[in-house]
Amino acid sequence: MSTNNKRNGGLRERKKAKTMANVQMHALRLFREIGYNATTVEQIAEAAEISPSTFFRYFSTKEDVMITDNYDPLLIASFEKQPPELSTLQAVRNAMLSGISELSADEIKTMRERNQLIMSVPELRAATLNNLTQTMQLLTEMIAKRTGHKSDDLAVRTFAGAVVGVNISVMFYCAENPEADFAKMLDEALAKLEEGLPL
Amino acid sequence: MSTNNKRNGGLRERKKAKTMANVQMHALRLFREIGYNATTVEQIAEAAEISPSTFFRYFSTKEDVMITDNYDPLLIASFEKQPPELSTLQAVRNAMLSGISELSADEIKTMRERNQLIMSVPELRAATLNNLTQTMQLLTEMIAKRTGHKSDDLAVRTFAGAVVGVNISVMFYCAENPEADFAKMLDEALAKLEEGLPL
DNA sequence: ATATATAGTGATAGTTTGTTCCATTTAAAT
DNA sequence: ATTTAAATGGAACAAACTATCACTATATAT
Repeated sequence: MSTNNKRNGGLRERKKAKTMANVQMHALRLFREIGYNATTVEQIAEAAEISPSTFFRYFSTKEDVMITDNYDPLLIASFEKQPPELSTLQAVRNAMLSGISELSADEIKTMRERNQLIMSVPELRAATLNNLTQTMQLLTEMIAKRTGHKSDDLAVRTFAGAVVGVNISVMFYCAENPEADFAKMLDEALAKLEEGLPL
Repeated sequence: MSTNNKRNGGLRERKKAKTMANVQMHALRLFREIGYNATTVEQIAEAAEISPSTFFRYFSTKEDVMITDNYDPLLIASFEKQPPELSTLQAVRNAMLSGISELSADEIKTMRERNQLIMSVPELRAATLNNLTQTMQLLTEMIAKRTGHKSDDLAVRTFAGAVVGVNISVMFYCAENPEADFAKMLDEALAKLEEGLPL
C-alpha cells in the first residue's frame, strides 16, 4: 500500500458505505410514499441512481434494505464492559440501552419511522423477527460465558428467549404508540421482567 | 337445506380438508427430500394432483403450506377453562401444554419434523415467528381479560412477550436436540420464567 | 327430479423478485 | 504508467405470485 489508503478509509469503502446509505434512504422514502409492496426494486435503484443488479449486490433481498443494521457488535461490546457485580439481567439491560443512548435525535426519529414501517408490513416484520433470532443466539452465548454455564443450557436459552420476547413486545408497543420513548419503555419492560412479571 | 348436508360435514368441506392435508403431506415430503428452496410450487401441485392455481387458493404463499395450523383457538379455549385461583403464568402454562398433550404419537413425530424443517429454513422460520406475533396479541388480550388490565398495558405486553420469547427459545432448543420432548422442555422453561429466570 | 345458484378448479398470460453471466469501467498497487 | 482487482451495468432467465376466465362439481330451492 502506498501513501494514503490502506484497509478501512479507502475510497472504495467510503463510496460503498455512502451508496448503501443512499439506497436505504431512498427506499425508506419510497416505502413511506407509495407503500412497501407498491415500490419495486427498479424504482429504488432508479432513485438511488444505480442499476437493479447493483441493488442486489448491496442487499440480497428487497427486505434487507430496511433490515440491515449493526447493533449486534455494539451489544456485545457493551455487554462485556458491564461490571461483574451486576445481575445478569441488569447487565443485559445496560447493554441494550447503551446502544440506543448514543443515537442523535435525528437518528432516533429515523429509527422510530423505520420501526413503524417494519411492524406494519408483514414481510419486513417477519424478516426482522428472523434477525432477532441471531441476536438471541448471541445473547445466549454472551450470558453463558458470563455465568459460566454451557450455551445449550435450557436456563440460559430461556433467559435469552424471554429478553428477546420482551424486546419484541416493546417494538410493537412503540409502533402503536408513536409518542412513546423506545429506550424508556424497554427499560421499564425489562424491569418488570426482573421483578418476576407482576400483574 | 334438504335432508343431509348442512354446514360442517358437507362433501365440499370434507374434500377441501382432505386436499389441504394431502398437499401439506406432499410438501413436507418434497421439502425433506430435495430441500425447501429447490422444491417448486409446481412440483408440489403435481405431486398432490392439483393445479398451481389451486395450490395458491389453499395457501396464499409457498411458506404457508408449512405454517398453517390452528392452535390459537385451542389455546384460547383451554386458557379460559383454567381455574381463577391459578397464577396467570400457571394458567398460560396449562393452556399451552394441554394443546400438545392431546396429540397422538404420530402427530408428535410429524410436528417434530416440521419444527426441525421450519427452524432450519430462514423463510419458514421468519413466517413462523411472524405468526407467533398473532399468538402474542391473542395472549395479551386473554391475559388482560383475566387480570382486569387494559390490553395496551405495558405489564401485560411484557408478560405476553416473555412467554412467546420463551416459546421461541424452546422451539430452537428442540430443533437442535431432536430427542428432546417439546412439551417437557416448554414446561421446564416456563417454570424457570416463573422462578424469575435463575442462573 | 330438475333447475338454478354457488363454489371450486384449471389454463393462460403477465408482473415482480432475485440469479447468473459477461463486458466495461474504476480504484488500488507496484 | 501499467497491471491487477473490484465494482458496476445490461441482458437473459427461473420461480413466485396475480388476475382473469371458462368449466365443472356441489349445494339449494322448487
